[in-house]
Amino acid sequence: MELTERKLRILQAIIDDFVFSAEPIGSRTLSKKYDLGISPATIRNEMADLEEMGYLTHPHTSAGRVPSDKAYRLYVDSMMERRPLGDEEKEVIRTRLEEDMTELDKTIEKAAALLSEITHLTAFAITPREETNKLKYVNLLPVDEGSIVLMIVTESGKIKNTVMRMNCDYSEKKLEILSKMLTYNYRGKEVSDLLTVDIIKSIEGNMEAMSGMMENIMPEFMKTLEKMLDTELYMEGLTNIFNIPEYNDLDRARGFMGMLNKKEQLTKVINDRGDGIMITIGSENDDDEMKDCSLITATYRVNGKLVGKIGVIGPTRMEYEKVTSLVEFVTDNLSRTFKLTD
Amino acid sequence: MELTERKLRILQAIIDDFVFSAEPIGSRTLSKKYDLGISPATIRNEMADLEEMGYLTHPHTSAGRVPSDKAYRLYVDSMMERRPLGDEEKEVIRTRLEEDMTELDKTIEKAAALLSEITHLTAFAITPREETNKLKYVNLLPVDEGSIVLMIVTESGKIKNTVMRMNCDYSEKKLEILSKMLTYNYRGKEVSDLLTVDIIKSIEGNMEAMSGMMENIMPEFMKTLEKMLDTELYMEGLTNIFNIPEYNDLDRARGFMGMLNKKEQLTKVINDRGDGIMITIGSENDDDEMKDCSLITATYRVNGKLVGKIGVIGPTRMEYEKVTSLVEFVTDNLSRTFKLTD
DNA sequence: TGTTAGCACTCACTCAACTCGAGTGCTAAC
DNA sequence: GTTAGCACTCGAGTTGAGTGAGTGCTAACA
Repeated sequence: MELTERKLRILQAIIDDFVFSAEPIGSRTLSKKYDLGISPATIRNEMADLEEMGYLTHPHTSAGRVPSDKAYRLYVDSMMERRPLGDEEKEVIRTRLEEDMTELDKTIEKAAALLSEITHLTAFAITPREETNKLKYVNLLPVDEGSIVLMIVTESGKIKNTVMRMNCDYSEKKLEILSKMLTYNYRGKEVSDLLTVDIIKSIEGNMEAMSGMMENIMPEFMKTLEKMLDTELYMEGLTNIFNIPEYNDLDRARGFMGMLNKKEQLTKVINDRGDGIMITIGSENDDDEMKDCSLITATYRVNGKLVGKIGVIGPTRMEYEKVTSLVEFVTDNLSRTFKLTD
Repeated sequence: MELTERKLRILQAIIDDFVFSAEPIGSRTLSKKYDLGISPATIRNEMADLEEMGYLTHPHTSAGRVPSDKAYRLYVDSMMERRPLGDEEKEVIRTRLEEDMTELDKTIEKAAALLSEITHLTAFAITPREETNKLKYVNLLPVDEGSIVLMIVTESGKIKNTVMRMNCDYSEKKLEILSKMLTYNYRGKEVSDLLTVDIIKSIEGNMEAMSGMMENIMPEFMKTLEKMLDTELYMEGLTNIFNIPEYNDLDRARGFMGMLNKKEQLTKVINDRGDGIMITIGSENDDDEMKDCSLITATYRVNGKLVGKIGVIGPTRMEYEKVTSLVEFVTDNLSRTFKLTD
């Protein structure tokens, strides 16, 4: 059977209506509400065809029709047009994002908050894993008798630090020398490379005098390097689901929350997604718990290379057009912002 | 009317039962389940008295009785005994808390997670506001042309930093000198004091040569000092409420989540509470949205002086005895942990 | 005088029967 | 090919009887 122009018009009307109302819609109501120029009976015939083709389903015999995941996929792929956002909306987003951009993480968190606020869905963002970040400084500072601060700074300006205990002798001067030596040795090396090198060996030669301290410091140094690669998952608007009819059922709400609470798992799912705007609809998701959700993600860039993800999760019944445009706009803005500042 | 020994026994039985089952209990069931040695009729009379005295309420005429907030208050104040935790439970808590205590914040977050896990309620923790923290280092490091890192370290080893843009001339050497000067000037001063001083004035005299840079740096310096006083609110086990019969109603669940989502407000409520173990029951809470919750908080110490809060929030029907002992034990452990390491 | 048995009464809950209405599919006429 | 008509379906909402766990009151008992 072929998807005629008329079938498409009907399908579009059903999707529009369902996205708005969350209620199955019947032929009569459809013909009254939308100016399709054909009678309910004809619509019924077409609906039956569309159902046969897999674009519609039926919760039960005497209920109206509901678009299937396949229908949404068709809609997303070939029916919707990426309408640009309104100027006002754009302006709001731009100003909100640029309010205070000193901290990368905070800006990303804010972007997620913004997404959830505008879409009334749940939004998330993952900070980039800065694999190719190059080390710039290693700094050791005494705090009190018994503990010192170890700090690592990368070329991109990211900083990680730990307070660590020292059970050997040290002085501010010694620590300063050691800092300089470590910095001299590792500056310009990529963090992820450093993690694979037998670092103690590689350095032992030129600093035998310090080797007692080194043994103390190196484990923490490695740990801190690892932290450098940590990503952060921000999640905003979790409680929005209470306002979505799909989750008016406690069990489903619980399920949704439960899924989003498994942070590691979720991070993996999101990170495994392709670059650019990615839309997965309901059953297209690998994860069983997401089979009735849709996920829209996009990739933002920092300095044109490091990548993080940001996106939105909600019921399959979602304003794909609006949400997609929005996610895209926010991502572009983020990428632009991070190009200028870092 | 007087609270006789028998009335107390009956009240205790009602509380025990209700805490366990969340269902109102009637005289007959009570006499069958608990060995009180009196008939349902007598219990009924006593219940009527207890209700008159305000310790019990009635959801409707033909339902059983339910303890009132006043009853819980009585129970907490004079009926419950602080039973120490089991050795095994203690052991679990100790090991879990001591697993990795390099970072104060992480340990505190873990403590909250532990509380929520054991109580099956929602737990939270606030990191201490380190008012009297004394500044130890100011450090300025160049990152690339156009931006530098500003870092402040306190005596307690806490570190805050920002990447900032510099639109004036600078070199690594100059920054090093400036760092040393700032450190020399402010070392040992309390962070909160520094925030009130007109810092630019106070320093201008001795570093006129650097004044161009200073103007650039000072606003960020102040901002970073302020960040030093930020506290963090951790919240764990939010989804536990789905398993509590009291919140089997979507509206109430939404209300609960909504309340806990207002982080600033919640932080204030918690911080305003007294020191030591504090229990507020239902209507005793000032906040309207908490009128049907109970809150148990305790204060932990870092180095014996800085204070943070940790606690649990749940329905008024709560195992006060168990939860209180637990919160107390966890707090004591935290305080002990932080005394040794920092 | 405190305790208990008995009894009438209350009221949320459950469940089946019923109605209502928005929907369908099919058929026959246009 | 389109439409009107009609019988049919089925979930949602309503009603009403029955059930049972509860109450308060009264009168008898130890």
